[in-house]
Amino acid sequence: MPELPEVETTRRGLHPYVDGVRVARLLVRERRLRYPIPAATEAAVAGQRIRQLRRRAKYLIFELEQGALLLHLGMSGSLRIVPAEAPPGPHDHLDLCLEGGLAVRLRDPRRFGALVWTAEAPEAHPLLRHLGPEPLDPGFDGAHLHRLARGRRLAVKPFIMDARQVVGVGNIYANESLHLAGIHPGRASGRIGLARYERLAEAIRAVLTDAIAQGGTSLRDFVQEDGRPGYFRVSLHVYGRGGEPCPGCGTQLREERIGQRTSVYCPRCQR
DNA sequence: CCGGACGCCTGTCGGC
DNA sequence: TGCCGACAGGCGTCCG
Repeated sequence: MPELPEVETTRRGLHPYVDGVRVARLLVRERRLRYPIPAATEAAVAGQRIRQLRRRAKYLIFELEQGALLLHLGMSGSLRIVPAEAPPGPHDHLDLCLEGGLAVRLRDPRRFGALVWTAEAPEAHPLLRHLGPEPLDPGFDGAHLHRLARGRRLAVKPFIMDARQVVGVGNIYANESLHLAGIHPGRASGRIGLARYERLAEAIRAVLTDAIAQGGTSLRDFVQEDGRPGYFRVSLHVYGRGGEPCPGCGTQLREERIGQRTSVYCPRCQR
């Protein structure tokens, strides 16, 4: 499911329940997620206090006294706070049971999500080590994108969705950002000037900030971390709107596969 | 290094 | 109505 705004929304909803709280135990019902969960994981986390819940890219990081748990929601994962004794539903693959009787419960029908315990500093873990800057941090700007794109023929849309350039831009917000910046998703990333990259970086920031402010876009299987289904569909201007008029100029939005992902854009506004 | 393709899973939706 | 293929918010890996 989730792109950065959904993960950040989840973190914000969850952290009051977990920061400073001790893990009673980890209950794994299904080990076959993106990476099979080693049997040693339960023992590694049991009894440890959670220092704080952080986010890096689309990973949630439960910082423990010893090491950390990295949790990724994949395409269909969601977290909820539940009473530990509440009977699990389908695809409720694991509970991080907390002292006091609550549990963080992961539901993930497609099992593309991941739970990884690491003894080392989280940022040094292979999954996080090569990640680019956070789009909402000061280290991210148009000059950064422009520099990394130099000489490359890769289309700009898959370029900004590559976490080595900038993290947290998934398919939905890549489409939205490019529309806002007036850039054609299929344009070669190396053939875009600095000024337009400044505009794109600003668009990415604006789109993500807006989505976080609205509590994360809710599509099919996004469930708010407190268990309420998120109905409210955030204002998406192009994603899922192929054939509809462009909100800027009225031209029919075009839908096309670029880099193996569905892309929607306005052939008039985006060049 | 680069770019493209593939696979991991289940659920849903549209077309026949 | 039922079946079947296409597709879905991600991302690590492999191949040329």
